[in-house]
Amino acid sequence: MIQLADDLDRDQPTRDEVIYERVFDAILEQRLAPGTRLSEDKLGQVFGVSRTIIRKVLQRLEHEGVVEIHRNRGASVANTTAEQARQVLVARQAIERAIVLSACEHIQVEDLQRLQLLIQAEQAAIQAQDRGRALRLSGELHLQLAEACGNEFLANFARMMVSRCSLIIAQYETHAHPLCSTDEHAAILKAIAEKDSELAVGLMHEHIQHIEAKLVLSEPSANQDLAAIFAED
Amino acid sequence: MIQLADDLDRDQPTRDEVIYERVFDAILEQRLAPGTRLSEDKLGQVFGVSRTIIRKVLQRLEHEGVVEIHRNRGASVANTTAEQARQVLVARQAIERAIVLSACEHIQVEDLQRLQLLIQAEQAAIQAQDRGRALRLSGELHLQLAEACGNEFLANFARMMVSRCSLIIAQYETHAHPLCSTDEHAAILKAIAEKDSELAVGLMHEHIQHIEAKLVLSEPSANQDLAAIFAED
DNA sequence: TTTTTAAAAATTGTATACAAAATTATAAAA
DNA sequence: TTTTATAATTTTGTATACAATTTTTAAAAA
Repeated sequence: MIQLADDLDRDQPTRDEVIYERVFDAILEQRLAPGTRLSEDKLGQVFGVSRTIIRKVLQRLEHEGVVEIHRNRGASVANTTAEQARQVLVARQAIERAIVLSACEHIQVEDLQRLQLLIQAEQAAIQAQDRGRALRLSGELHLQLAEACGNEFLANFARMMVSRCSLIIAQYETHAHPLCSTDEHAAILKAIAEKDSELAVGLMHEHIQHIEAKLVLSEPSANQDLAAIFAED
Repeated sequence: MIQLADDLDRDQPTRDEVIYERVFDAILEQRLAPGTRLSEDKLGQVFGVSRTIIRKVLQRLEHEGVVEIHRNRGASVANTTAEQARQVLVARQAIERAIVLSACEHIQVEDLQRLQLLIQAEQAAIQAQDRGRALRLSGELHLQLAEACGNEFLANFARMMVSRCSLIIAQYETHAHPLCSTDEHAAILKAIAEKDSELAVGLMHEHIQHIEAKLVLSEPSANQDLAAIFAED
């Protein structure tokens, strides 16, 4: 009997992996808004599995930071505070810097070509005014850049940061802003291709700063003074 | 009725949290060597709980990177390859840099005092030739520095990096080396206290490099040529 | 002996039953 | 009406039973 599996688990995805992806996507695409309760029973019925599998999925999502679990009170889509959002962006700056430095050393030509195609797809989404798709592709670009630099730990951190940032953008970005320009992505990629690490790091830093600048990082109104809000009545 | 719990889960630790800590400690203190199988049934019997709780603990440990789970084949203590070890150290450099920068901005006087006490405890462990305790305290120092800079995401990454590095040191450090000097820790803390971020970052970078220098990052003999090993027979 | 095949045992994967806790609804007292 | 207390409902936490898979063992064939 030939042992195909060997050491890798490269079989078809398991049910919990599929469900994880679907819930993850729903959260990042804002079909599940921050704060939404995620009942084990209901999710189990939706996906036709028992609570056992749902609990596994929710625990993983909690670890990735997109879901909050409170003891005996169940799970809900993470509701990031403004202070947490600032912290996430500091952490993301650190991770993206490391990724750019590593990419300048290790990126392959095929990776660069693949990333170029992603930028084109992002551009197309922007021209089609498809904000959701553009945001998703932007995240995918950062993620694939992380994976291309061949450091599974940096890539893992990048995944956590990108998903968390998507949630934050969903929660704090005012819709008055125009869609992200792909020029910045292209410039970063060009600098990496030319192995100009200093330039690439600087461009990436500015890029993340631009993302931050579009956010309105004040605490949501729930914590504000109710008396002041209803003063006009 | 007064609602004490409010929004925080600051009750006593749950059973799975206690078990998580105990297994985590056992791995970091090398009482469970890399590669050791972690049977759900046996662990459940050891701690007097059902497999349900053990599975939850193992999944969390997998997320933190100290345990590997292979589908239908169960969990074992993570066996880091030399290449992975190099990647971890690159990622850790990035995280520690961000922590030092953040600490220079946000650290409080009380935090500095607490960290000083930890350095003294580490020094005592070194003089007592208690290598395990010294290693543990060194990790704790890095962790508490991360927590003191008030960024929960950086602190979370730091926890993952410190635990993973402990595993790597257990696996790859030759015992010929003298125990870590606490001078480096003290110097870093001094630079942070004086808010000299450039110096602090540089010292931290060197510190991690020194840790790396003590490792023998060649692939373990299992992957080597058996014929060559037994050539003398 | 070595390899192949088949059966047995052990281990993990999942659903479910029941316990524990929290939430909601209802009724009694202020 | 508002508050408090109690009961009913819902939801999560855990153990367990059974299914699916892997590993081990034993036997048969090369």
